[in-house]
Amino acid sequence: MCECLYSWRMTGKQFTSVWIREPRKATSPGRSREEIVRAAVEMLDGEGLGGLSMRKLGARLSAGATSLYWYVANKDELLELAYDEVWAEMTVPDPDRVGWRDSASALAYSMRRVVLRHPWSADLIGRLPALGPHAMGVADRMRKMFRAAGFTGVDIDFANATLTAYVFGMTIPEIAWNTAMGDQGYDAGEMRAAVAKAAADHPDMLERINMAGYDDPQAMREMCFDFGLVSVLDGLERRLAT
Amino acid sequence: MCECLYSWRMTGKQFTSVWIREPRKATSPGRSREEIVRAAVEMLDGEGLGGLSMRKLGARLSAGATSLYWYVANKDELLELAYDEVWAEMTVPDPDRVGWRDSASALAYSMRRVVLRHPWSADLIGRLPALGPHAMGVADRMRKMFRAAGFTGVDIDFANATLTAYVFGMTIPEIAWNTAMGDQGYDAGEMRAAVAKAAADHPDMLERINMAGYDDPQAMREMCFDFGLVSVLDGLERRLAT
DNA sequence: AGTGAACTCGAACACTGTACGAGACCCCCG
DNA sequence: CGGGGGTCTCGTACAGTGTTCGAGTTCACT
Repeated sequence: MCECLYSWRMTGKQFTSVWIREPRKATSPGRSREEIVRAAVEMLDGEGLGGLSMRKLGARLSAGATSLYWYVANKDELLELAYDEVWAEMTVPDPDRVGWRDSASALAYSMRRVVLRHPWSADLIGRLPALGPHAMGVADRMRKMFRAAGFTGVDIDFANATLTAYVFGMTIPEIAWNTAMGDQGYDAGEMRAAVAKAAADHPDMLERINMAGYDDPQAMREMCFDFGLVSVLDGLERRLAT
Repeated sequence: MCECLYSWRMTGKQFTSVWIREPRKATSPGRSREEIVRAAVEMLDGEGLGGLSMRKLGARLSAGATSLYWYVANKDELLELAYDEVWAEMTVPDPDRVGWRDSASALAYSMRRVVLRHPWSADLIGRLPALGPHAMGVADRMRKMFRAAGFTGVDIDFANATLTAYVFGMTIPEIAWNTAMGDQGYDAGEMRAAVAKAAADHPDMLERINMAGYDDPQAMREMCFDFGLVSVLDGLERRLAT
C-alpha cells in the first residue's frame, strides 16, 4: 500500500515562494498561468500527486512539456499555486453570528471535507508554505474568530495552530488510508486478518481490532473526528476561563 | 523554499506492508537487513528523504545498487523498516506511577523530540502504515495509558487518535519550517519582510507578524506546542468527567 | 521593413526505482 | 571428488522524472 516516495531536493536555495517573488508581468496570451493551474488541479484530483508530471500536464494543454516553464518557475511553484486553490474552498462562518465555537467547528469540518475532496493536498499540508491569498484569507478569518472568542496576543495564534494541527493531523492519515484502500476493493475481513498479524504480540491491540465498528471505518472515523474536535474545543474554551 | 517533490506511484498494488508479508528466512550472511536499515537511517538523518537513493545506499555499503533488493522488496518497504526504528525512540512513562496526564504529556514531548531528531520521518507520518513492532509497542502502551485514565471501549482509540493527531499535526509544519530555514542562514528581518509582503492585504495578519516573539521562533513554537497540548489534555479530561 | 520582446519546444542531462538474467559462491549429498 | 541447487551479487537496460539551454517562431510596434 501507500506506494509513495518522496524526495527533497537538497539544492541550497533561498527561501522563496511564488507569493513572495515578483510576478511576471501579466500579458494574457493564449495560455495563461490560471489555465495551467486549473489544469493541474484537475489532473491532481484525477490522478493524485504522482499523476502530475510536467510532460503530461503539457500534453493535456496541447503544449510542449517545457513550455510551461515560461509561466511557472518550478514544479514546486506550480504546486504552491494549486495548493492555494484548495484553501479557497474552506469556509469560516462569521463568529459574530453563530458564536466562535460553532464557527470553529464548522471550519474544522470544512477543512476536513475539502482535503478529503482533494486528497493530494494532504501530502502538501504543512510542507509547502501556505502564503497564497486564499490561505491568507482563511488565516485572517481564523484570527478574527479566535479574537472574537476572547483570545488575545499570541494566544490567538496558539489557538489557531492547535485547531489546525488537530484537523490536519487527523485528516492526513485518513486520506492515506482511503487511497491505499481505494486502489482496489477493500475487504474488511482480509484487512483485519492482515493487521491482526502485525499486532499478534499485543493482545490489547487485538481486542481493538476485533471491536465492533472496525468493519465500518468510514463511520468510525467520523465519530473519532468529532470526539477529538469536541475535546480540542473544550480545551481551548478552558484557556479562556482563566 | 521547501524544494520538495513527491510522487505516488499509481500501480494498483495490493495492500501490503513489510510487517504483513511473510519475511524471508533469515540466513545472516555478510550483509543483513538490519545493517541495511541502519545505514538507511543514518543516510536519512544526514541527507533527508531526498538524499536516500538505492544507488547511494548501495555505494555506502560497498554493494551494487541492486543488491539490496535481495533483502528488501521495495524502497517503500525499506522506508517502512526505517520508519519503525523511529518509533522505537518514543517513550511512554508508566501511567500507574506518574498518572495518565503526565504520562501523556511526556509521550507527546517525546514524540515531538524524536521527530525533530529525524526530520525525514515527518514526511512519512500518516502516510506509511505504522504496523511495525515498535510502532505497535507505542500504540499498545498508549492504549494502556488511556485505559488507566478511565477511557473505555472505542473512546480509548479516539483519545489516542486525538493526541497523536495533535502532536504530529503540530510537529510536521515545524519541521518543514526548520529544514527550509536551515538550508542557509535564517535572517529574521528578511523573513519577516517576505511574509509581510504575502500578508499585505490582511492588516490583522501583519499585526501578528510584527508581534514580539516572531524573532525567536524556536521559543515561540515550544510555547505554542505546550499551549495546545494542555488544551488537548484538558479537553480529553473533560470527556472523562461525564 | 526592421527590431526586439514574448513565447514555444526539441534535445539533452543527470537523476530516479527496479526487472531481469547471467554469473559467483558455497554447502551438501551422492 | 563431482555435481546440483540454493543464496547472493550486480551490470545492463528501461521507462520515467524535473529542468536547462538555445534555436526557432510569432507578433506588435516603430
